[in-house]
Amino acid sequence: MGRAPCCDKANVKRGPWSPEEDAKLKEYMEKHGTGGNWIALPQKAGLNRCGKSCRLRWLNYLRPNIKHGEFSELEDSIICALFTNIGSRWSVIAAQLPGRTDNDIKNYWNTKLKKKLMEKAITGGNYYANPNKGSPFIDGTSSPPSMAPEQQHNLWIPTQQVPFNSSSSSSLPATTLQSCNPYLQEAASCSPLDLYSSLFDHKQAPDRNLQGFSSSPYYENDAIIGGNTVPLYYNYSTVAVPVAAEDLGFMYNPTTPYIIDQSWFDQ
DNA sequence: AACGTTGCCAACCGCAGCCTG
DNA sequence: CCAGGCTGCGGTTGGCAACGT
Repeated sequence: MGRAPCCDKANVKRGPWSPEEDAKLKEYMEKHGTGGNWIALPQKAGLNRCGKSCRLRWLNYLRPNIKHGEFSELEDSIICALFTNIGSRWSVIAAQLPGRTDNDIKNYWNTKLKKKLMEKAITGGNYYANPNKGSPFIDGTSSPPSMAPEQQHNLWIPTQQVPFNSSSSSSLPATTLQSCNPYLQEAASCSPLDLYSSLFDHKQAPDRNLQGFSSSPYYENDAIIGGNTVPLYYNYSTVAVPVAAEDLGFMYNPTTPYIIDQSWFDQ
């Protein structure tokens, strides 16, 4: 026997909400709130709707301070950074963007942002480190800058080196993510392989020559790219950046967190 | 103008986890 | 401890609008 349905689907209205229904729900919510029970709410509010439908309508459209319309560059960056870290946990991502709903962000990611990043990664090649494009470092040199921790705080989103773990089932420790990302306030984990395949599907970017992830314990935080084992980076100001081995050699130092200026990626 | 395709987004569905009796 | 109910979440879908042929 399966789960009992939350409502009688045959006898409740479905599909788009009318202005009258919106007004009823809004008025009821403003006066009474959910009363802790979404299932009972439609009847009390005089709506012929499923409780889940009411909840969705309220959360995604009617509740106060919902922000609709274009996403800003900063919002783009935050979404990318968080998606990179925690994957498709839209509710967690939405919690970091006041006024945005998880549904909105999910739609935005699936229809626009993912495409935008893909285009940059594949056609522009601007999202991976390449010394020929100039310095990736904020001081304009070709080597990692030495930067005091207090200086690092001046950057709007810090870029830091965080180890990948090669196992798709494993997670990064929440403390690591929290300490690296000021926008992440709750415990989170991610699957690097999920992240990697979703953002940079190497079938669509064969020129990156990604061959897989190392299984060696010593190199468990690394990826095998172009036949070389190289470390992978999280970049909190844009996206995870798989870099070609030859590009990476000059910037890899396993003990130094690197700060990369956002503008470099936009060249 | 008609038709097909693509993009977008609101809404739905089913599952997992939490809560409560 | 367990079963059932409810909520929240993420994936998916349906329908409309815009665009292309």
